[in-house]
Amino acid sequence: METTTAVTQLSAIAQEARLEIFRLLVQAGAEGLPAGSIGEQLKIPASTLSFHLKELTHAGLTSSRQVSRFIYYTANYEAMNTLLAYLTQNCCAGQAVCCPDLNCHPETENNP
Amino acid sequence: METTTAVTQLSAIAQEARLEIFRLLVQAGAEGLPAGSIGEQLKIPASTLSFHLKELTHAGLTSSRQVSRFIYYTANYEAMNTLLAYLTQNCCAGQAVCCPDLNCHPETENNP
DNA sequence: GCATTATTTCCATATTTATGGAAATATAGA
DNA sequence: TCTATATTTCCATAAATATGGAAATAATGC
Repeated sequence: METTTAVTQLSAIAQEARLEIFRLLVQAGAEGLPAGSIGEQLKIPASTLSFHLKELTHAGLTSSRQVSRFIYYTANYEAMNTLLAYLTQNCCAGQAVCCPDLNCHPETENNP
Repeated sequence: METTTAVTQLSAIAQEARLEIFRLLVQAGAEGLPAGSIGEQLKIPASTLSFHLKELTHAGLTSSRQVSRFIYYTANYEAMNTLLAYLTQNCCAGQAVCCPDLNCHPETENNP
C-alpha cells in the first residue's frame, strides 16, 4: 500500500463527522444506508453530509449505489482492513506491545 | 477510548511528513532519535519539524526526553496499539473480512 | 408534463493546518 | 563568559478543509 493512499484514508477518518459516518456504515453492514438516513441519525445538513461522503468515497473507504431515488452508502471493509494492516506493519513493526489483543470480534465478548 | 482522542491521533498521522516521522521513530525503537537526526533524514526544516513533532506529541503518539543538548523523540507504541484496537473494534465491528491477517510480526515472515 | 423527494453542486465564508525564515531559548564545553 | 550547537517559538503567508443555504440535478409516481 502506498503511503499516499494511507494518508488519504487516514485523513478521511480523521474527522469527527466522517468517523461517525463510517462507524454507522460499519454497523449497518453490507446493505448500507441511504444518505438521508445518515444525515438524519447524525444530524448533519445535506450539503455538509454530501461533502463528507465524497471525501470517504474518494478515499475508497465507502461505496455507493443507487436504489430508486435513494443512494445507499456502504463501508468498504477490505479498504479498512488494508489500512489497518499497513499501520500494523509500518507503524508497529513487530513491536509486540503494539499488536497482541486487537480484539477483532467483540460481539462474542458478552456471551458467558 | 474517546472518539475525540481517536480523531486527534488519526489527524496526527494523516499527514505525509508526520506519518514518515512516526514510521522512522517506530524503526528507531525504544531509544528513539534526536530531532535533528529526524530532520536530516527526512529533509525537513527545523521549525517545520518542530511543529510536526508537537502535533504528534500532543496527540500522545510520541514522547520526548532531553539528553544533553539533544531532545530524543520516541514512538509511543501503546498509544498506537490502543488506536488500532479502537479502529478494529469500532470500524470493523466483527466483520471477519476486516480482521484476519493483520500480519503483526512481519520479521518472522522470511524465516523458512 | 408536473409535483415530490433525494441528493448533489455551487458558492461564500470561516477555520484550521502547513511552511519556513528569523529570532529566542537552552545546553554544554573551552 | 563567550561561542557553538540543538531545538523551539514567533510570525507572516499560503493552502487546505469544513460549513450550510440556495439552486441545480436526478428519479419516481400521478
